[in-house]
Order: sequence, then C-alpha cells, then structure tokens
Amino acid sequence: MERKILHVDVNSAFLSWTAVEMLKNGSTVDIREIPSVIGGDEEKRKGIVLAKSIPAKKYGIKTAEPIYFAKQKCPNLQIFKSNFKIYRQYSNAMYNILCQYTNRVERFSIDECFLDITEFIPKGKTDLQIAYEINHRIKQELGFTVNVGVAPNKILAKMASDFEKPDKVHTLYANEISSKMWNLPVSELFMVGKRSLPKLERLGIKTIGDLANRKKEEMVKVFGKFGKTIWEYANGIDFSEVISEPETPKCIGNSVTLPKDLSDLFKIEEVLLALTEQTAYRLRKHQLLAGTVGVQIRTKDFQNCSHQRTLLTPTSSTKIIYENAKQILEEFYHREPIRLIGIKLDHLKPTDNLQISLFDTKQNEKQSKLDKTIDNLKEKYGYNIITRAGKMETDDMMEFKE
DNA sequence: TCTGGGGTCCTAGGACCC
DNA sequence: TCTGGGGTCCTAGGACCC
Repeated sequence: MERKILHVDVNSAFLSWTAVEMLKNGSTVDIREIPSVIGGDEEKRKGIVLAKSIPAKKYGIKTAEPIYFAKQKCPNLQIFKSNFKIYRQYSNAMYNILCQYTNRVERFSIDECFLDITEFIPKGKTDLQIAYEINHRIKQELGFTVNVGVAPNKILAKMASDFEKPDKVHTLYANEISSKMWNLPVSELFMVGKRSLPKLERLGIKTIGDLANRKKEEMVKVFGKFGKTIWEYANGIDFSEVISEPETPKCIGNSVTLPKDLSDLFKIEEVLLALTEQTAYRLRKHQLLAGTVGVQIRTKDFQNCSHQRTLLTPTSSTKIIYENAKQILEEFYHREPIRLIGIKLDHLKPTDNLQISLFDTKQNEKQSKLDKTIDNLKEKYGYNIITRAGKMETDDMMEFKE
C-alpha cells in the first residue's frame, strides 16, 4: 500500500529562531528581512556561516562558508551569534505540534522531521490538507515558517520540501517525479556532494533525470554501493521507515578548534583532558560503554590525521579513556602546530544494570570533578576552550545530530 | 583575519586464523 | 621450493549530512 510521508523543514532555522526570539525581546528589526547570518566567532577561528537570511542569499552567501568571504560579498552584512538553548526550545515546540498528527514522527535533525501519516489521515481529509494545516499552525503558533514536502516515501518528501522556499508546501508523488525532479541539477539530489558531482558530470550526467535514466549497473560499477543509492534516489525509490524512537548513538565525540595553533604537548593534553571529560560524561549519560578510543588532530594547513585503539574491555571511565587517548596522541603526534584536536568514542555498547547503579551514585562526584577541571583550564590559559554555554551547546547538539 | 562541530556510513589494506 | 583462499577484525581516511 502507498504510504503518506511528510517532511517538515524549518526555513533558515537558526536565523528564523533567532529572529523570533529577538522580536519577542522587543527588537524592532526582523533579521529575516535584512542581509544577515548566524555565524561563529571569527576571533576564535570559528567564523563560518551557520544560517543565512533570504536577502543574504541574494548576495551569493552560502551556508558553511567563511564569514570573511560572506562579508566581502555583502559589506553591510549583519552577523548574529547562535544560541542552541533557544533553538532546542523552538525545535521541541515544533515537534510537539507534529506529534498531534501521528505517533510516527522522526527527528531527523534539530530543524527537520519526517512524519508517516498513512494511518492517521482523518476521514474527508487529504495528506495535502494536513501539510497545509501544519504549515499554518507552526507559523501562527510559533512565529516561524516551514516548508512541507508531501510524498510516498522519505527521499521524495525531503526533495519536495527543498523546492521553492520559504513557507511552501510541495508534493512529489510518483507521477510527478519526472516533471518536478528530473529537470533539477544532479547536485540537488540528496547525498550528491562536491566530490561525486565532478565524477557524475564526467559521465555526462548533469540532471537528476540523466542519473535516473542510466543503467543501475553502470552506477554500481563506477560508484559501488553509493552508486546504487543515488540511482534509486534519482528514481524516487526508498523503502526506509520513519523511525520515531530515538536510536542510541553509534559514536560520541567532541572536538575543538583552538583559538591559536598549539604545539606544546602539555597544553594539548590539557585540552584533550577537558574534551575527554565532556565526551565520557555524555557516554555515561547514555548508559553506554566505549569499545574504541580515537584521537583526531588537524594541522595548521588543514591536514587531518586520526588514530584509534580498541580497548581490552569496553569502559565509560574518564580516567581509562584519557589514559588511552593520551597514549594514542603521543604515539602519532610529532609536535607540528595544530589547530584542532578531538576525541571520539566508538563501538558503543549498553552498560549492564550493575554498572548503571554504580555510576548513579557517582554521578554528582563526577559532575563536580568535570566542572572543576574545566574551571581550572579556563583560569590557566584564559582560553575559551569549553565555556559553560559551549557545554550546553554540546549537550544540545548531541541530541539533535546537528 | 579563511575554512565549526556533531554525526553516519563506506572502503581499502593489513593482520590473523583456519 | 613455492605460496591458496575465505572470513573476520582492526585501522585510517574520506564522503556526506545538518
């Protein structure tokens, strides 16, 4: 039987939510209506565009590009800081509305949800009417706009919500694939990024339709498994389910771009410790154990390098994780200046009940130790490596995969 | 003054075992 | 003297997403 899937996508999410919050706090200007971006702090070398207004987009400003470039494109660009605590509140408010339409809502990211409404369409209503109702209610009740895609599966619903923006509802039914999707450049297809695009173009594939009408075998031959996926997407084939249960993470990591390049091993290890504290704390919050520990560095000329190690026994102990991380780092780090360091815990498995109760009693102690370590670091270096707000952000981001 | 941080998934090559 | 092949696990790196 044909499914009825919706994809709800907040228009310029971080920017819209910042705008609504500013208006709520008495601002007289709606930053959605001027050239503006949400961006990181350039002084801390985190100066990239996280979200842009539509007027900013008209200057050719792109998400994830350096703010330095964005300012060159638009000298009077207004730049605002992100606030993930606020974003989480708006995201939750939207989620609560969506849950009134079906119990099958998947949070795909902080600003995107899939809904399977197949079994939840009231008599006398259509999927399209529900999509419009959702679009209206979010605008009226929460003050920001969303695009809604209506389709028989997730990939088509997602492609549909990406059509014209903002504040629009689009359908992409099976009989509309060729007329609405095949004429788009292949770069617009979900999962086609900047590496695979030139390869596709070399094969003479310029539009999604070009890809759809090639032989599947040819794509598999050139791209392997990935070729099968994008060929199926181009043809609107996707049987994946809307998953309402939040899955336990497959890996947990924290990394930080340093305000200045660092080559002093002692200082780098101090940062690594702070990152370990944070990551291990999150691991325990999920009641998981880590099977492998990995350390990543990025040199000042943007060369990435990572090493990992499988532990004899999975653990959630900050001490054990840090000892391993430190050893891994010392094995492969050769004193070149680095701009980023990160830690990643992988091959996660559930903690058994005995261990959970053990950690429950130690939770407060661990938390205060964490706070103390971070405080000491800040005093010592004056770096804003891990601020209180930064810690909140990390907690938020973890839950939303953003 | 140029380039974040959180993830998922895939691949290639080597070690090791039978 | 010459030198298999299948399978699993591990590691490093990379593509892609928001």
